[in-house]
Amino acid sequence: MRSKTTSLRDVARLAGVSVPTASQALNGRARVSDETRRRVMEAARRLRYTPHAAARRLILGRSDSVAIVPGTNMTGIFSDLFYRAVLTGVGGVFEEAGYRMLITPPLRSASQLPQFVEMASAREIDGVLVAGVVDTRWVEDTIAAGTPVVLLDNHLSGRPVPAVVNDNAGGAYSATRYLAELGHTRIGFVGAAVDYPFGRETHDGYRRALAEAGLGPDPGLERLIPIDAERAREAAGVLLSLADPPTAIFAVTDLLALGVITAARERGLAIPADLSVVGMDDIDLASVTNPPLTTVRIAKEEMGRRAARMLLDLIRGTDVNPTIVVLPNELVVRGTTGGRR
Amino acid sequence: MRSKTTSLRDVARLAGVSVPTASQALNGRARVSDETRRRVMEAARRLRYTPHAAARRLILGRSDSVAIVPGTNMTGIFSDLFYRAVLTGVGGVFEEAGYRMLITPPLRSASQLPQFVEMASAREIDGVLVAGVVDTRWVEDTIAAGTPVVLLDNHLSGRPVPAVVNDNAGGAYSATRYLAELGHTRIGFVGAAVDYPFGRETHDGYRRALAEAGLGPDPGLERLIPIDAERAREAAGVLLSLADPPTAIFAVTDLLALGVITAARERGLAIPADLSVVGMDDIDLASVTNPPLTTVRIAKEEMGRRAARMLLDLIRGTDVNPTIVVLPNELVVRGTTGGRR
DNA sequence: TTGTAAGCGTTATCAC
DNA sequence: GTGATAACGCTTACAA
Repeated sequence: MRSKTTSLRDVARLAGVSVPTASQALNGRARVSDETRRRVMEAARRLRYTPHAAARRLILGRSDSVAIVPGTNMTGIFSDLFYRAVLTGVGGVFEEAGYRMLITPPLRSASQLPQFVEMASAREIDGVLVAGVVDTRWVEDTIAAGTPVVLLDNHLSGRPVPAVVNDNAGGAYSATRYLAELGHTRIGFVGAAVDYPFGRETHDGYRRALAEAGLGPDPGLERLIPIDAERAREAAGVLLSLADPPTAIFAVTDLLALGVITAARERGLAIPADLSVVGMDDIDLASVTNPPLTTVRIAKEEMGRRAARMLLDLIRGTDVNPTIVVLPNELVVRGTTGGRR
Repeated sequence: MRSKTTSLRDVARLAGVSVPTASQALNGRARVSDETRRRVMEAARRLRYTPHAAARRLILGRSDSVAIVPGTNMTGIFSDLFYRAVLTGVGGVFEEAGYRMLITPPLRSASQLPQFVEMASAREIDGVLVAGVVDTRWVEDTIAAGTPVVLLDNHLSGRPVPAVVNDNAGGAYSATRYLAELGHTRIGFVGAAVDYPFGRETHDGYRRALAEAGLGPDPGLERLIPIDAERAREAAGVLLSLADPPTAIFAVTDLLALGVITAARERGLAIPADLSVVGMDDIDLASVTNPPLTTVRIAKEEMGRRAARMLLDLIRGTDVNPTIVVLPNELVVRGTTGGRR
C-alpha cells in the first residue's frame, strides 16, 4: 500500500507557479523572484517534497554515487578486519562529498560478470573503488565504459590504473630487520601466496631484510598459506616442530600472528621469552592481546581516504593522470618481541 | 571523457525494429516473433547494451534496492565485529533475490535527518533494514512514506515494527546459570547501559539466573560500560580489586570478555583456574584466544538472513502482518571456564 | 506481430 | 522573472 508520491507538479500547483519555475526556485538559481522562491519553498516544505532521484539522474546524467567493490580475496566486505578500517576512511570522504556508496556483493569466480560492471554501464554509478584483488579485464571494461576506477590495496601491472597501496615490502622489511637486530638468526615467515601482489611483496621484504642482515634464506622456515588464523596455527606448528625451530616469526597479518601465538602456547612456549612474533596491520585487538602484539601499523584509514579522494578527482575531471600512491607504515613495538635467549 | 551511452534506440536501429519492440523482445514478453527477438538480442549483445537504470526506475516505480542502515550504537558498519557477521547473512539473501544494497553512513545524532529517510521519499529504495539502535521517529517517518522497514538486533516498544532479535536475556541467563552450576557464588557482570534493549535484557537474564541459583544480586559486582575492550579492562580491574572479588565474570560481549581476560592476566590471575570468564557473540577470534573463550553463540548470519527475508516479503506484499522474531542461542563451552577453586 | 503515441518526474532552452 | 516546450531512456496501452 504505497502512498502516492508527491511530485514537483504538486508543489508547483500549490505555489501557483509552473513546474520549471518551481524547479528553478528549489535549486537556488538566481532567476526567480524572492517572493516566488519563498512561496515554492513553503509549498515544498508543507508537502514534504523530495525530488525523485531516478528522474534527476535521468536528466542530469550523474548519480552522485560510487560503487565499493570487495575484491576476490575476501569473503565479504563485512567479514574482513583489515578492510573495515580502510572503508571507514573511504566512507568519511564520500559522505562529506555528498556521494552515496553502493556496496556490491563480493567478487567470486573470475568467470562471472560482476555487478559493478553492469552498474557502470547502466550509469548507476559515477565511479568504482575496488578494495583488494580484482580481475584486470573487469577493470578495463569499466574504464572503457567511461567510468573511472581506483584500486585500493592492489595495483595492476599492465595498465596505469590509479591505486593506493600500503608499502607491503617496506613493512615486511622493517619487521624482519627488527627481529634480526634483536639477535635472532632463525626467523620464520608465515605469508600469503606469492601470486598476489601482497604475498609477493611481503615475501620480498622479508628476504631482503634477511639478506642485509647476512642471513641466508631458508625455504624450510617459510610457510605460504591463506589469510586465516587457523591455517597460521597449523603452519606455525610445523615450523616450531622443526629440529632447529625459529626463535622469531614474522606473520604478514595480525590475524596470522595470533594463530602463531596460539601454536606457540600450545607447545608451552612463552612469548616473547621463547618466541618473538611480529604481525602486520595493527588491528584494534592487537593492543588487547596477551601480551600486546608487536606489529607493523598500516595507515588503513588514510589509505581509504586517499583512494576516495582520487576517485572523486577522477569523477570531477580535476585529476586526469593516474598515479599509484604508496603509503608508508610504522613498526609498533609492543610485547611479543624480545632479544634472543 | 565519458563515452556516449548506447541506448535502446541504438539497439532497435541496428535490429531494424522500433524501440518498443526492442523493449518487448529484451524483456521476454511473448508478443514478438522469434526471428525479431533473435535479431534484437544479437544487436544488444553486439552493442553491449545495458538498460539505463534510472530510466527503468522512473517508469517501473521500483528500484530493486534496499538500504542497510547502521544504527546509532556503532561508529561504522565496517568497524563492528558483530554486525559484520549479521550482514553476511543479509547480503546473501538480497544478492540472491537480485536486490542491491545501499549502505548508508552510520546514524549519528538523533537530531540530524538520516540519509535513508531521504532516500525512502526519493523512491530510491524499496525497503530499509536497520541494524541496531534507531530513533523511533525516523522509522515511523519512513513507514509513513510507504517504505517498509525491518529492524535487526533491536525492536521498538510502541509500534509493531517487524524485527529480528537475539534472545539476549536467554543468553545471559544460560551463561550465568552455567557459571553458578560450576559452583561460583560471586559472579561478576560486565554489561552495557540498561537504557538500550540489549543492555536491559542481558542484565535481566543475569539477575534471573542469579536469583534461581539462590544468589542475591550484588550491585557491587556489576559494571555497566560502553561496548569497548579497553573499558572492559578497566571495569574488570575494579571488580578484581574488590576485597572479596568475583571468581567468575559474565561479559555481555566477546570483546568485553577479552578485556576482562586482559585485566585478569595483568593481575597475575590464571584463567580459568583463578577466574572463569564467559562472553556472548562467538566472534571468529573466540576460538583462537588463549585459552579459547567460552561464550554464548549468537546465530548472527541467521539473524541477518531472517531479517532480509522479512523485508523482501514486506516489499513484495507477500507478508503483511509484522512480527518480532526472537532467535535462540547456544552456550559454547571452551577453555575460559572451570569449577570454583 | 509490430509501430505509434503517451507518459514517468525532472531540468535546460528559449521565447515571452 | 516566468512559462511553454523539449528532452533524458524506457515501458505500457492501443491502434494498425
